[in-house]
Amino acid sequence: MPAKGGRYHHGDLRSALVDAAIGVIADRGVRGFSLAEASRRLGVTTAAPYRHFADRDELLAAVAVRALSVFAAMLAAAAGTADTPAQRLAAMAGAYVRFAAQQRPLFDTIYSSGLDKSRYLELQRAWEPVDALLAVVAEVCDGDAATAGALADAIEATAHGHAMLLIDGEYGEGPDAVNAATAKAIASVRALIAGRQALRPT
Amino acid sequence: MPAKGGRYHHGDLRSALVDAAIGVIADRGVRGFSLAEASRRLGVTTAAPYRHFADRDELLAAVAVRALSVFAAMLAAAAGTADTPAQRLAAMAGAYVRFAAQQRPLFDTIYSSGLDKSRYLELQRAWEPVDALLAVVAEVCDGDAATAGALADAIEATAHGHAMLLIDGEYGEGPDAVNAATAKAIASVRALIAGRQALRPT
DNA sequence: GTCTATATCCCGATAGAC
DNA sequence: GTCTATCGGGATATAGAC
Repeated sequence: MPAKGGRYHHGDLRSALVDAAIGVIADRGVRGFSLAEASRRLGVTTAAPYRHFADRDELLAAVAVRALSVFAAMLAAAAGTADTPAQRLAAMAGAYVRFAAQQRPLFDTIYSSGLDKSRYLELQRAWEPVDALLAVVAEVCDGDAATAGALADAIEATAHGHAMLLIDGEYGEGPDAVNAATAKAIASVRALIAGRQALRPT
Repeated sequence: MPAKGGRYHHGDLRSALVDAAIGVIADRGVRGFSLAEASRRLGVTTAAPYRHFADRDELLAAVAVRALSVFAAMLAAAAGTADTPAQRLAAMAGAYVRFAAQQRPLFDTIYSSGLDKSRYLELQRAWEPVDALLAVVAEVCDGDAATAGALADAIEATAHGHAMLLIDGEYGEGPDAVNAATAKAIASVRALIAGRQALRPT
């Protein structure tokens, strides 16, 4: 919350920096993110962040952690609207694509920030809910653990691919493109489930 | 080809810069690429590249164009080893994953450089052989053009996703991980083809 | 916990000589 | 077609005052 002069002062700077960073990424892309610009937007000096983050990448990692929690919540919500495991998997793939479109700065931070994941334990842990959601549902859907793992990977892969094709503009622009990509991702998941015998390890 | 002093002089600087850029990207990632560093590695000044490229991004786009031609050649070669359309699609997906692993700087330049594709016509044209390969084979495999389009997208998506999971380290490291990811991508394609009735537009 | 000030470094890009 | 020289800008990070 800003204080006098419209500038930030003496609040939860750590959290405010994460918000500001998301704004910077929204405007300039992950590539154009800088700790200096995020500070500027809050009206604090570039020295202030170093009380809360060891370096630039640590702030970026904090953004990724928040992004993953939003992502996991969106996937879980989508899964909650469906009745069968197969429908849950399809709904999650659809939510995956919509997340990419509607929360693009968050999506880009997760997948295109170039962060060294092994350096940030909290970042690894933030992935767990996402992976767990897919894996558990896939297992319920298939029964066999080995095939379920392959099914979960295949679904994650196809959802990610459709999301990427969408933000790359290969489906066009605007809400129609988002709906088309979402439908394609859902259809692909149905096809993968229908043909999942082929996933069985040989 | 280098001249006296081991330094580059008076050859095909344009082409040499593309090579040098690939080396920089291999060492520092797309994110760490700079025109200055590429020049330094060739022993030319930072002013020299501007005779051949309008700006930094134009060199990066030239790298992407070369990367796409290597990529297309690899996919075409893989397709050539198979007898049926379905086998061709599976082989291409496998080649897609191996390309990501074996030519990572090229793969990253294609997919993670953050270039504005609409600004570079040659870059758009460089995509055509890749898209055409997938689309034509998918159509032969399926007959129906609309479903074939969805099938081509789904296959591209799943190949891309498995490639990404691989380079992200989720399948582990080393040749075993590459082989595992390749096998999973191939199996996914078989599953998509088997269940492709679900892709039919509703 | 934030500010002022500063050190250091690297980058993109241009002007003009050769 | 490349070099020398340079401008201008922005980034990370630290030291020390308040």
